[in-house]
Amino acid sequence: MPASDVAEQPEQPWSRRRLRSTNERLLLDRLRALGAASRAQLARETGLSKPTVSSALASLAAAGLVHEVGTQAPERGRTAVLYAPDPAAGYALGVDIGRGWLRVAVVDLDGTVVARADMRNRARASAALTDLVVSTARQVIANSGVDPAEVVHGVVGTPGVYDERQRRVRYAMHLPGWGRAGLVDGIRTELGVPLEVHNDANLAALGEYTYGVGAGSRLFAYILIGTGLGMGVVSEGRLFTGARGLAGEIGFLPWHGRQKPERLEDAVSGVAVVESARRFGMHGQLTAKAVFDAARQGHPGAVRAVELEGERIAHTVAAAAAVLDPDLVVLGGGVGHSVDLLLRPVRERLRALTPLRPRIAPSRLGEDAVLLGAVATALDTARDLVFERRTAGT
Amino acid sequence: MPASDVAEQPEQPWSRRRLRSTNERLLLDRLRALGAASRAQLARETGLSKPTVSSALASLAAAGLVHEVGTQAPERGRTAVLYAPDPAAGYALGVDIGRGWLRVAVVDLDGTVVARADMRNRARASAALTDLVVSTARQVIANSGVDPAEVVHGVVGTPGVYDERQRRVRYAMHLPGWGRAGLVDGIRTELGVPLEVHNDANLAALGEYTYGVGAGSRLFAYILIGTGLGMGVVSEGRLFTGARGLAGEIGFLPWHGRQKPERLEDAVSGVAVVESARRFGMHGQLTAKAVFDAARQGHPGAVRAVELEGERIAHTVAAAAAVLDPDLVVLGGGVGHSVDLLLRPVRERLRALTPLRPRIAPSRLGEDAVLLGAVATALDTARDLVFERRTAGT
DNA sequence: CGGATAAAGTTAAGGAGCCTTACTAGAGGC
DNA sequence: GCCTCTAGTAAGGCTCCTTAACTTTATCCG
Repeated sequence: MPASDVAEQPEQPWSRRRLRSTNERLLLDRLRALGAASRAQLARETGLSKPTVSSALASLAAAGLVHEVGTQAPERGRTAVLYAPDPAAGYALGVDIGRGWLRVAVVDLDGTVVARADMRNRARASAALTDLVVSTARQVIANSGVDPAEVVHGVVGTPGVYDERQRRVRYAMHLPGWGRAGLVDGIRTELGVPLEVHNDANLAALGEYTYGVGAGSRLFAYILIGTGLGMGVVSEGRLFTGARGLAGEIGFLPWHGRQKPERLEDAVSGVAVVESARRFGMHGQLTAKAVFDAARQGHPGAVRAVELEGERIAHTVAAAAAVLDPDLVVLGGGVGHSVDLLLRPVRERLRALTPLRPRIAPSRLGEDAVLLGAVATALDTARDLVFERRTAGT
Repeated sequence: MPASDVAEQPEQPWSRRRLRSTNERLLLDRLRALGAASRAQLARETGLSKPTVSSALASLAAAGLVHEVGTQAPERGRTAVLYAPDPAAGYALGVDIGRGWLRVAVVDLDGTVVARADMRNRARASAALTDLVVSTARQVIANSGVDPAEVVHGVVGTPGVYDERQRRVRYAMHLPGWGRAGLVDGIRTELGVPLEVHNDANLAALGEYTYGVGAGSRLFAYILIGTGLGMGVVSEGRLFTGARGLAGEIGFLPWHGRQKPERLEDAVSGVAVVESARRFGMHGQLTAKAVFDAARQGHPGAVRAVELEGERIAHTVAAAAAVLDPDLVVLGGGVGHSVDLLLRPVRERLRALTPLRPRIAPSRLGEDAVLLGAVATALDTARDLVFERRTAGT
């Protein structure tokens, strides 16, 4: 649910101005994909003529979006002048508001992190949380040395779903006070940066798709298992959000517990691991991590608890597989650290449950998935914005 | 899985020729949406100038894609000449291969059915089935009075999934012999019409989206319950197929039956209704329809069987809702006739299962959903093809 | 070392397609 | 009959792309 929705206008007339703009965009995208290229090379790759490439590139350079970055001698012939996108033409902000940690990063248009901070989130009220977010973000921007006005877009990841009309985050059970209306608007005005808010699992999926193990997947599901249970789906490179942004809320999948129907979230999340470990005879102050560690040592109760967790995850994967047909399912979140233990039971159980067995892999980005997803999303919009203002600015 | 995949080339240079083509396309699409319009009106709506509209429309008319259809006098001022797309510029073929029925229709570019046939499918072998399809399709084309060469595209709906590489339909358990390789190729060459093959539930979803109750939905799921169990998903107007075309194969959803884990398909489809009716005390030669009829008469065993079926459908809907977040779920297929009985138990059960409760509605198209979906899909491609060959033809 | 070759990039000419402006055509109101 | 208003056409100009020829600069090779 983007807070600043870019209205899609699918049917616009193609006047000459639009044509030029489209070709400049084509060249810029190509340059980003290649890193750096000469004008002759761009002409070959895009199918545009050499004069057109020269002139379009000149106007991109005048707008500050590209610049010369050196030369390259071909096998023989005149040395080529290489052009590359200017990473400093704009910056993007990524924020991950998690239950335990707040993470903020500023990236340039190349996607390179120029500043970052990870803070413990001890806020127990909405005011404290927004203050923490605003001050941390300001700090990070200051540390980056970037003019705040050059931070053209930001994306915030959080549990729950941002409701555009009510201007508040819904279903964010694990963040006290975070459901109040107007909080995001407050942060936005305090920072002076356009902000979107997205679900954390969705962003983690995008992060893992862009920078991690999901690259190139046609349909990719990221299952986030931690304090809660969520799933993000990336279809053909784009986030799949459903009708109201609630797609992937697999915590609500039907699940028949021991006594009564309950929510799958309560059966799969970290607490459930601890609970079943207790049931299998473990004692003391337990955390999910402790149970997994004990299982690694061979503690029989812990091993059984992990086994059970694996079966339940398999159930989750099977449901997602039957509905979505992903070619890759990535397990991340708190259990991400323990995927080595879970992979075998998950796969075994899956074999019994369904003939649809997508590839299953552990997260590569771990704790950074949400932040990197936020950054990737913000970057996308930031690139658009910087390109759009190109004409206005000159 | 389209058999003739239109390769997407997202990054093409926008030369002037492409620009003209895009504007002609824009005008044609607008005309289809409006039905008929004058050049001045088109200029106002598209933002193109009047001379441009005149010239583009003239070249569309020369290609036979549009023609004058009359005049309309405005409040005051000169009478306007109205243009409209020529429906006879091409035709599309839709085929629904079902277990009990084979349905074939030919439509013009307006989407009007110009000929149709519904035949009992008694084929028990692949040769008989392909023969039936080919002869029926030929017959329908002949009846339509259309030159077979003008049937530019066709879409076939069938249970299962067409595997492009193996050139055969997979997972089509209920059609004997239909899984053999090369059958579709045979039909294609016999008919001389380019054919795509799609899953029947997917097409039914598209049909219901295009002509039925799903119109305008952002994310729409069609659940087909009959001999088998399937689901089609339409997201933002486009079919959601998953990585390998298996999205919506909810027959494979995990389900814990009375003794052992089984496939949800066996618990929800028509046979399951009969089976539970038997368990609740009904006797004799039963069909799903008979059970529903008995329930309408108040037969207690039948009522309980229907109740149970409703609960299982609710389970299915809940799973789809948690993963996809649809704003509308349509129930169709064999049980479509009996949705009146099922809607209440489904909704009640759903309330207990999950807070995500999409709107649930019965199919409006009934038995025609698959055929109309095939027709709609074929029409889409046919319009593209006719537009593309516009230049080549002249 | 000088010419052949090859690639990068520029210049010049030409053309396609759109827009603006100015016009004609036709229909009603006063 | 004249004014006004809308539909549509004609002419000219502008933008931007392409082709083709040319310049520049590098390597290769005798």
